[in-house]
Amino acid sequence: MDDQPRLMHSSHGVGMAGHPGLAQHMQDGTGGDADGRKQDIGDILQQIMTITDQSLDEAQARYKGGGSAAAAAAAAAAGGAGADNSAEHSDYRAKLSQIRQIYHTELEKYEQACNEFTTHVMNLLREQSRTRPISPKEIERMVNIIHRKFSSIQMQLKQSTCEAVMILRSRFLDARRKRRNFNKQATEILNEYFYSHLSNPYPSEEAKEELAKKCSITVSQVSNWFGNKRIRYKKNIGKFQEEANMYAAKTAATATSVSTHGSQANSPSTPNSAGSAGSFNMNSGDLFMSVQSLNGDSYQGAQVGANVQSQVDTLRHVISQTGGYSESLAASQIYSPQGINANGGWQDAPTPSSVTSPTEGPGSVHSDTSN
DNA sequence: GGTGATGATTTACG
DNA sequence: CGTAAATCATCACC
Repeated sequence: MDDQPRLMHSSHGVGMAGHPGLAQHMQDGTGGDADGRKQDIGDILQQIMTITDQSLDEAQARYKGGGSAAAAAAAAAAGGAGADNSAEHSDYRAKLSQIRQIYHTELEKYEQACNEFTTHVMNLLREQSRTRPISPKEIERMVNIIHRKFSSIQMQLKQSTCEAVMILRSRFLDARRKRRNFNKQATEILNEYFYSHLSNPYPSEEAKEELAKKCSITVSQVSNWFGNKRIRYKKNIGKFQEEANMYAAKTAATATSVSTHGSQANSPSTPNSAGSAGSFNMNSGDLFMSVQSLNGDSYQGAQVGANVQSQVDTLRHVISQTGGYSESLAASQIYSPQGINANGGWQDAPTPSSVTSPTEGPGSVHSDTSN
């Protein structure tokens, strides 16, 4: 019930207070303007603001699924990977160019109006010069005044446009305001990395960049993701078991498929997750828990542990058989929760970047068989 | 509309 | 500076 520090999203109207007495500016020189519509810079502002406002709603509506056809089309046009990112981007750019167009149109109009008005005044002066002597200096002065008025108006317009653009930008850039989930593929990649580095889920800067590139997200988003993931995983390991198993199995499957070595019939070779993970899970769902227990917690079922150990060993075996592939999959170790110590908190890595390594030979897998 | 999942931000620590 | 932890704000699903 305390007051909370509330500061961030408060601002909506960044400045924009705007257009003070423009109408006056316009009028005081003219009296009877030829154009009739030009004194409404406020109108334009309104228009611009409307656009920026719309952009928010549209952006939201866009992802509600309703009119996703357009979004999908845009995404498709943008091409596969960075699809949603660039869809958003194109939307942003559309708004931007819309604003710019309005600005240019209006600017042009004002210029034209300025010219027209100037000639108009000149004509008037010329007429008056019949009845009254009018010095050229006076004419010049008049013209100057007019030009100054118009240019100040144009400045105003410019400023308003700038503000509008800034608002637009801040809205589109404030990711928290319109957070969107990463796409399936990105999540998959991240999870894969996370679970295959579960003993030390701290990607180096390079790894982050790589992941970011693969997932079409930024490095800081990768950092955020890992931060969230670590904390949430640690907080409730049980909840993530299924997922962990799944990705472990998937990694294993990938490994086996890479090996093209079909001799072992008993490994969960169905590549595509669900089925294999399901059956595997059923057999060892809480068995993994036991393995976990072995490492840190109250350990309750030795035989079960042994049982699962054999399973794991099989997997490890299969994997280590395929030990040649070093590329992007790197050292894909099987799901091994032992990095986490009882207090919570991963045993940190000595140096964040030099960690790449449990490339132990097929024999020396860190088997925790404490017996 | 309620609710859990999830990405982002803030705060605090070493 | 990079993280952990708490928290916020939005999404996605019912």
